[in-house]
Amino acid sequence: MTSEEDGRVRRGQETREARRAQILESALRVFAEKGYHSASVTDLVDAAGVARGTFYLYFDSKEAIFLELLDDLWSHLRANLVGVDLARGAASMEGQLHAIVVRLLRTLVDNRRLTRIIFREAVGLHATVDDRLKAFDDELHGWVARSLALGAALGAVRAVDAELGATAIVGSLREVVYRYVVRSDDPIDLDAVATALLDHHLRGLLPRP
Amino acid sequence: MTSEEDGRVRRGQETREARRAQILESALRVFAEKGYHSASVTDLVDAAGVARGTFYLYFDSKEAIFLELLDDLWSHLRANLVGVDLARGAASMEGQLHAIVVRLLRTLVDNRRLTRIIFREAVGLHATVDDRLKAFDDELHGWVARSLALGAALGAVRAVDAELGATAIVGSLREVVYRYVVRSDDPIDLDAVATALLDHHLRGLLPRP
Amino acid sequence: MTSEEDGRVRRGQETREARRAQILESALRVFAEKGYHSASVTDLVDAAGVARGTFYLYFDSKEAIFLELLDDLWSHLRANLVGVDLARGAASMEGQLHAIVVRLLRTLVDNRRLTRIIFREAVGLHATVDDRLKAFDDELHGWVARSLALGAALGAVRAVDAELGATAIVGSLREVVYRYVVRSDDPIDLDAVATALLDHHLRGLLPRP
Amino acid sequence: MTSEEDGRVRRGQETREARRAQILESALRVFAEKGYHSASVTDLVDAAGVARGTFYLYFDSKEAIFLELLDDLWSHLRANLVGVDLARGAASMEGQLHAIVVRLLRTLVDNRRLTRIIFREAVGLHATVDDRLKAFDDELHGWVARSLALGAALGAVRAVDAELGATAIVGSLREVVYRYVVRSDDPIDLDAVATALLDHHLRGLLPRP
DNA sequence: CATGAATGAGTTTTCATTCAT
DNA sequence: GATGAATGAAAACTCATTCAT
Repeated sequence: MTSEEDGRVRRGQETREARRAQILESALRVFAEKGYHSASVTDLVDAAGVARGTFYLYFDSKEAIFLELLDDLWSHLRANLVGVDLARGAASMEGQLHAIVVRLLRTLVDNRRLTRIIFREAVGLHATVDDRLKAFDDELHGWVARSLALGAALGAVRAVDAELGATAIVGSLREVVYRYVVRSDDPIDLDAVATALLDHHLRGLLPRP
Repeated sequence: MTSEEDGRVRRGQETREARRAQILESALRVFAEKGYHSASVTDLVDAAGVARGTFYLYFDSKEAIFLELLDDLWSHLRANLVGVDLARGAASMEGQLHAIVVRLLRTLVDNRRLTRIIFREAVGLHATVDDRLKAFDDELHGWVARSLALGAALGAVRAVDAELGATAIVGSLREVVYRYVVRSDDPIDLDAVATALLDHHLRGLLPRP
Repeated sequence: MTSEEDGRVRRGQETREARRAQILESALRVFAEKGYHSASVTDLVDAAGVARGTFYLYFDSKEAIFLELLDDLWSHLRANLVGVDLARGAASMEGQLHAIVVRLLRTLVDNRRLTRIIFREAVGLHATVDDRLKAFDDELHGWVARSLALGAALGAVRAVDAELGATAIVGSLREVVYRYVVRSDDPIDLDAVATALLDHHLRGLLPRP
Repeated sequence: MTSEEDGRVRRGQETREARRAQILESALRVFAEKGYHSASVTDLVDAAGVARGTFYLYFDSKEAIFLELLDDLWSHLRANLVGVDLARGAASMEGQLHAIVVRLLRTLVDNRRLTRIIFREAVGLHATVDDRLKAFDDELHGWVARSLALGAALGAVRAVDAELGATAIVGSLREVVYRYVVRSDDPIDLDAVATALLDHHLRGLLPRP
């Protein structure tokens, strides 16, 4: 009887999860097509093929499901912010940075639709959404700034204004994502882009003597 | 009688222009305070001190007045995109770039409220707005890319991927604006920021041999 | 020009008032027929012959218009709670009480539909509504209790428990209203009812020696 | 096998009855706390610890269970409406009435939660509920009126308008319940209240000569 | 030209009830 | 009998836009 109950409960949870996933998946499609504001709950339930009430069985509100989509991408991205080990020397530093940039970009490419939504819709949307975007921006910015400061202390990079350096790097990353992931559908040579980007920031535009 | 009519017409136009300007001005205030979506037409007419109908006498829609505000900033920014004359030598090139960056930033600082609106609200608002933002982005990007290509041809800069270089530069500019103009209220040392930014992009982070 | 403006404003207010009255009037009809909960805003606007938005131009909410109807009856009833002047002697006291009871009942008869709504719907409806009903109940109760205490001090009535006496009197009044005004459509001989009610409370049921 | 079946049936019926009772009991709690309208079926099934569907296995609707709770109080109250035997003399009449009033009040005090629900929520809820309340009101009213008529015929009470007398008495009883049972949580001295109430109705407020 | 009352399609959300498992 | 996920009609309320005055 216990196992029977467990079975029922498990079966229930399985379908529950499936439904959630189904609604999330179709919501991603709807948001990507119409944008957050233009997408109505009616659009969401129509796309998911469920009744209005069912939607609210799984998500508290239109905002809630949007935040959930955001958080999905979030956790993926976060996992890529790992420290660079400078002990192994400058050459390897570039390699490590290269790997990080490639991973960040790949995550965004793999979640192209979501990335697009965020770039196109999530700005100035709602205090909650905005706060999370800012938080991630600050997290990335802070990580870069600390890395620069550390690198400068170790003599690996020039002693520049770490804040402005981080701003420039984060901004160029964002723009790369915007140009190569959000606005374009073309496949992207992540390796080449990361290499060129690092070269740009590390060696600058001026001809080296 | 002809002159009298002219006078009437002129007077009429002056009032019309004044009203337009007044409504635009107060709309800027309202949008800056509440954001595009949260600002209602009621807010706009209340702030302007005109009747609801009057508003529609001067602007086609809430969206239209927003676009007009955008265009204002537009023309200011465009004026700053002038070619760099490399004939005078590389040393002066950095100076010219410095001047351009300072002018761009100053325009945005001088129109801080509008800049904020654009960064916080204008993205993903409407196809028209998006298109204009894209257009400006492309214009700036294209100008930088062409300048890089030209510079490379002249030997002033390294022969890097001009597209990616432009992306990195435009992105860092955008982020500088976001961090120093949009998110912060502090006064900004434009000269120092422009110098550091150019130094970053021209010489890179690695210690020069 | 000033007079012209005044004229416009006055004309506007006149129609505004007329609209308000029209919506209130039809709302009274709807609430009387369907009850507060069963009456939807759709019912209200349909009955008033205005658009949904128009309703909210004049009233904040469905609750608000209901409270306004309540308050209307309120102020009428309140005006009838005047002190009894015992200085003129006991005989006149009964006459004064008689007049008060007749006036209270007449007000309720004159607003039969509203009275019905209150008796049938207003109990346990909403904290705000409930509070007002309680407040009026307490006001009436307090007035009767004070009058009894005063009468006892002057020797005009027996020294009974003023609280319980007031409870009995208010309750019988309420029931009279319920039986003769709310549940019945028959015309009511206010004078006779008031006389009998006072006789009941003043002299009791037991045969007088 | 027959006895086995009987046993199963009996066991089944016992469980059914127990389930019903359990759901009813918890529904009483829920309705008392939240009121009829604010209490959702979700609240009811949560409180009862059964599934939503199970609720509908035992009761047709949210309204049905409410009506059933009402009926419970009903039968209790009805049992207290017994004729007063005037043959034993007027002195004992007051005693009999006293006993009846005390019993009525005690029943309501013992079912305070249900009484509160009825007073606060049941009015104007639904035609069915209204009808039952009216029916009980009429029953009580009729019994009082007949008693008054009988008493008048026997010379035990003055020959007043029996209808109005009954209205006054029922109303004061109702108000006593409202003030001392519904609105207050204080313990109530039933004996004293009944005595004072009877004294009020029997002897009136005027000083006896 | 100016006004502001009126419009009504549109929004998000709730919840009593059903029915496949 | 028991379950609880699914339903969808219905609710209250908003607001950009229009148009008679």
